[in-house]
Amino acid sequence: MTYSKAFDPVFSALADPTRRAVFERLALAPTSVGALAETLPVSRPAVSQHLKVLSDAGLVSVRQDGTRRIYAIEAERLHDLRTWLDRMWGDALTAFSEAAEKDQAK
Amino acid sequence: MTYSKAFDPVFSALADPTRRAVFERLALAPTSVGALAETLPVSRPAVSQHLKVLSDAGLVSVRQDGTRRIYAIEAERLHDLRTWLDRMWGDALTAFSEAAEKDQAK
DNA sequence: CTTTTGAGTAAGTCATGACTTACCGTAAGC
DNA sequence: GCTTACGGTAAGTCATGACTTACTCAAAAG
Repeated sequence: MTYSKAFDPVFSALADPTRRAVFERLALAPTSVGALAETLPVSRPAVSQHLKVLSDAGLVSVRQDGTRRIYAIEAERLHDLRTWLDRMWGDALTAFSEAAEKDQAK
Repeated sequence: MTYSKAFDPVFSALADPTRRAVFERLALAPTSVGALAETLPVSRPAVSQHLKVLSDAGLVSVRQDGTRRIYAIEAERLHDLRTWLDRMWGDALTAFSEAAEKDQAK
């Protein structure tokens, strides 16, 4: 029923504007923590914390490269999100057409 | 550039589990405030407040019906969300294929 | 016109979470 | 072996926001 509970970390991760900026930046190219922090109005530790949240939500993955850690988008979660959206869309359309039928029946 | 700023109210609205439950319920059928509150573990005023957030985000609309107010999903915002998702998806794919090309070049 | 039903608003509480600075660990470079 | 670069972690602050109860308002019913 409410199997959207699994999406909880995903939605709450994407809710924060800074975090969504990080995510959108990673969609363009895998990037190191320091490089991300340079272009954002927050400190490097803040970026680290955001990346942890995104990582826990399964939205990004890490790869070690020397002393750097390169973060990248995890496409699978994006796909999950689209599935949820499609379900909402389908449900809404069904509800609309059922309402239309009732109107017809009058 | 960071035109995702417009999505801020949408994502933060969907971040709350209770609010997402309300939204998913509305996707199945337009519903009154009281009917929503009955099936949720929170008070009716809480539902009212959630509906205000969803409404401000453009995710739902209201229709008056006697003393009741019937809330329904606003499909347009759903479509906007999908557009954002598709862009993320496209960006990520491009980034991946570019990375692959660089690997080839080695 | 009063009563009842349905719902938004006010005000206050309490938890969460987005930051900061300070510190600690680890991999490369000399 | 030190030192430097890069990042994660700890601890504390401050704002936001998800609730609650109490109230106010509006529409229909009697």
